[in-house]
Amino acid sequence: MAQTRDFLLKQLNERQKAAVSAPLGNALVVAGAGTGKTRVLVSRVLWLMLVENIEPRRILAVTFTNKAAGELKERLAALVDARSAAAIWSGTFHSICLRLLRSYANQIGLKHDFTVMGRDDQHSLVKRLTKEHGINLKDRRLTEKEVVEKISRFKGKGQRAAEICRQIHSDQKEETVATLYAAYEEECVRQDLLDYDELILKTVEMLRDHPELRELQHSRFAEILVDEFQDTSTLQYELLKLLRGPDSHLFAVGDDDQSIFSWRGAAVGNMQSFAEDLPGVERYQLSDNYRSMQNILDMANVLIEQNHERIMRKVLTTSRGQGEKVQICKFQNVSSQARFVQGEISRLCRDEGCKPHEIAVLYRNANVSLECEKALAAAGLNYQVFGGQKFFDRAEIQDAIAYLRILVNERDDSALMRIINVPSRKLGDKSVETLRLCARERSLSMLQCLGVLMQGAAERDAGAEVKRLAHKFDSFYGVYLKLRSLRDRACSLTSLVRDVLEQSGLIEHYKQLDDKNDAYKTGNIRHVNLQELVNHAERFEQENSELQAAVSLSDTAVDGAKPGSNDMLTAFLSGMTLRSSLELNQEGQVLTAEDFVNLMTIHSAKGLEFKAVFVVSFNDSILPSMYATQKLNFNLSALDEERRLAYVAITRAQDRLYLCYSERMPIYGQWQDASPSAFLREMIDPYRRKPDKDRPFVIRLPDYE
DNA sequence: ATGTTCCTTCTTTTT
DNA sequence: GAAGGAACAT
Repeated sequence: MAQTRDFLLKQLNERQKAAVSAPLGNALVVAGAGTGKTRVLVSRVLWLMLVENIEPRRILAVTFTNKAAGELKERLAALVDARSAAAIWSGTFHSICLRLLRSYANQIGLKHDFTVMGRDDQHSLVKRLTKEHGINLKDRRLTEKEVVEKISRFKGKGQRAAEICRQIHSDQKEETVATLYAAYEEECVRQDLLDYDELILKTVEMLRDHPELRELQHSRFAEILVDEFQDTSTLQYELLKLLRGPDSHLFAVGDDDQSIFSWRGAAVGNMQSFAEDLPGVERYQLSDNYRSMQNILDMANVLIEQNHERIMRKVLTTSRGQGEKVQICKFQNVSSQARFVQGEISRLCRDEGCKPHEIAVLYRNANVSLECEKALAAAGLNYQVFGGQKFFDRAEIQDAIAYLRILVNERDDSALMRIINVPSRKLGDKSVETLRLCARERSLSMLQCLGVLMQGAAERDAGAEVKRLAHKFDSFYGVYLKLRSLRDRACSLTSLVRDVLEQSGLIEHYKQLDDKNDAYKTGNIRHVNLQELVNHAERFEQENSELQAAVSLSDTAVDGAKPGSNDMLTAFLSGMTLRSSLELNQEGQVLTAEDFVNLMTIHSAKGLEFKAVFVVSFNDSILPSMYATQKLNFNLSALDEERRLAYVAITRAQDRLYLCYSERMPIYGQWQDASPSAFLREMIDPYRRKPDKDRPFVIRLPDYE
């Protein structure tokens, strides 16, 4: 025991040791960027298992992405046996809630084959409801997106539509949102659809209202660890408190300076509440940085110092040395910026022994990546893009998913409406609307109603009206029946997905579109993307059969879930909706170990590190965003968050950091003058009077222009 | 029902 | 400068 103990602590510094070997109890670890947060987390899990003798299946680790959960397990598997590593409950809030909800669905009046809906579905649902209620959003100065966001905010605070409706006071805008929220909620229940926030909210309500289920979790989870605690929402925090029993503990790791998701409901205040809400919270703070050279940290420290709402001030230091100076580079336009980035990357790889995958180009908005992509492609450098539009968000993939969804959940009207006329079956809004109303009258789903209709039309005494309507849907219903029998006969997920794509006519449909739009030139060939989906299914199936074997051995206590072939499809569908943008690049391929330069948004670079980092388009109205600058009069917190975002970008760099901005950029398709980010000035100003050699940066005018 | 053309309106960031 | 909507033609 003393040996394992020493082994675990050997490679840690004093502060890390203290956190890892903390006595069982509630703990808050404030860990600055690059201070070995992941190492502490992994070591703590090992500590719990090996020193405190806690069964792996009684440990719950909540991570920010599924990828992080995977890495955690991977690192553990290398140090303990694979079975133990697999037994640990780890995943995002969403995936953990999904797992709990599927287990207890029938006990809380939820169909066990409910569908998880993504952003796309939320939008089209709101759009449809708006029309149905005869609401003109423009009149009320609202957008669809705003409505979706507001609903999400309400749910993120645990507020149901009924509560919101009660609260409104004659504000037209609020009233509209409340009406739509109520309709949205109703429709989701009808169709057994759960959006992202609903996964959390339902779980919270479940644990709150069902003491027996809550106590079951209390006895199951002895230790709960949370990564990126600063980015938890009030509701997620609520969930953690419900999951924690009187004898179990919460070990939260976070950094208030890296909170960059408040727009999606994250409440940094949770870090402060933590010590007040839970008994006997011990605090640990890490500020010894192992990632970056001191020059990089100096820039980061100076920048974050400007924030108004810091909770736990820390100054990052390293013993790695000063390192290269940070380069601040000015360009005439975005294409010369891109050419510089490309040229410098080539140079780093050629002369400095850098590997492409150790280099990242980071930006505030996904659309900025385009110029860089072009330049890298022209130079023949391999790169992969993360963030921005995800593979699974593409129209063709969503169509495919919709076909699969109606096979899992026949009440899923949203999915049905998406594909009932794709490929074209001569069904327009009118026929579909007739069907929808007909279904509503009989309180059936559209698909169920269609079944009844077809049966009715086949009878001898069927009316002409019924026959005519049924005839319109003949073609679709035939396809549906065929797909359904495929589902029942399918021997594997992969073959089912392949057959559904083929038999639905989707592949053929997109092949024709690709031909027509000369898609082969742009490289975005949609029927090929559909093929890629089949590959996904195959990988998913492989991974899951391994996983199932491992879990069924070690996690016998999980609550009577009966795996079947349909469950595989259900899991595949939810998995795709909950997949993080980091796990797949934009082509839908899994992260490769091959040598690709990484292009990503700063948000998706969270938690990662690279030898060399280029922050591009570090301009005013980009970073900080125009949105945040405009809000400046009302609150400084929007600007603070932008500053944290810049801070996160800077602290990704280990050895080299380039901060690039352009003097002209295209806005609304027109070239306009652009100024450097105010944050650049904030970092430069404190060094105004210092001689060059004492500055952590150089201002450079690359000779590319 | 579907395809065309011309119009407006936007732009964060993601599980 | 793209994407989605309205208006019109087929």
